[in-house]
Amino acid sequence: MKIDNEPIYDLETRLTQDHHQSLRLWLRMLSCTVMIEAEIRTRLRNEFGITLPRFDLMAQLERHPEGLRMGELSKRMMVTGGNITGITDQLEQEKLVVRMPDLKDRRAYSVKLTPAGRRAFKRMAAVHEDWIAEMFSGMAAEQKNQLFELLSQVKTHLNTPATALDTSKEQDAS
Amino acid sequence: MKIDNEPIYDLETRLTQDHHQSLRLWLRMLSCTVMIEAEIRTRLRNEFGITLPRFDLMAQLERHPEGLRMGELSKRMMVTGGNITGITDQLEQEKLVVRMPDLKDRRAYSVKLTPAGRRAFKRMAAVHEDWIAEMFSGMAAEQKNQLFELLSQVKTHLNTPATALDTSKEQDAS
DNA sequence: TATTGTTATACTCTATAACTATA
DNA sequence: TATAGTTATAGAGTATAACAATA
Repeated sequence: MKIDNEPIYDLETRLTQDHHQSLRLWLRMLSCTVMIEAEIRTRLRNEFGITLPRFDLMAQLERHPEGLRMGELSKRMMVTGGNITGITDQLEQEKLVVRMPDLKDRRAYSVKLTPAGRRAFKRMAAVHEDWIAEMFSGMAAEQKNQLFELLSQVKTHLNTPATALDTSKEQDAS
Repeated sequence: MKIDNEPIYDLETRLTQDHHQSLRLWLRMLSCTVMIEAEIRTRLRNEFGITLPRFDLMAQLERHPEGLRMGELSKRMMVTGGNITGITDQLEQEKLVVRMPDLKDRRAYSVKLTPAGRRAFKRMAAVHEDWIAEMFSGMAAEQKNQLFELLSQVKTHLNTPATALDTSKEQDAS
């Protein structure tokens, strides 16, 4: 048992170690996602002429057939309102989504996938799923499960201002 | 023991399940990093007036005091050469990095942090580390370790065209 | 007054392709 | 010929702030 008086030093050391551990973890997480994201972004553009944000917006709507308001999309995608307007404009121009007026609040819209948008999304999503499966094919199923569970904890316990407001926890992982 | 003949069906089922598992994993990974990234991006901009790509470029250079060539930065950051030129231009204008001519190959440069750039990066990195530690403070150290290890495996076993060329495996996790 | 969504603006990132200089 | 890096260009994403319409 330790009797000399270095409790503060020890505490600081542990603190610093924890800081480093978290940073290492984050950098590794980031480099993994950047690698995958870069590949997916390129393929989505080359094969479907679509960008990741647009694909994401459609994915959000696919999970919410009843439609989502602009503000909700903004929160879920973590970008400001003006951007959602822009992305929605483009998708609407391509007839993939529609703005449905909200009957109860005339300031608001409900954005929905059109039938064509839903078809297009399903087609892209299937191919997208194959790409992902191929990329992760080097890992054992058991490890993927573990990783999934740990990431769920990250998502639950993450300390950010955003998580407080964020409602996107309900659904992902289709 | 199963004796009726559904091996193909079973295989397909397992395949589909694996596809779904991988997709679920990827979506969870993505939503975690997007949340953290959005927060970090905002804070870096507000507190230091810097963007994530610029911060990343400086981080690469900090790990390579001998300097990196434009092409290497391009590979490591997974963006095309023209972009590296642009980002480097801006950082050079702010006197944070310099292009040192390569004595052996007069087409090439070695990009390095200036002393001021190194100081600025260290200051930002320290604060950045605190942010990250704070965000991950809800998770136990043991879980962070597990997660780190699993992500290392992702990085190693990832099946993408990029990983073949990618040299960024040597270093991250300062 | 507060909220929903849009508009206007400025900046950055990104990819592509043509280009210069050097190897 | 091939390679290292730049330039030119076009298209998107992003944040901020001012704004209109509605609650």
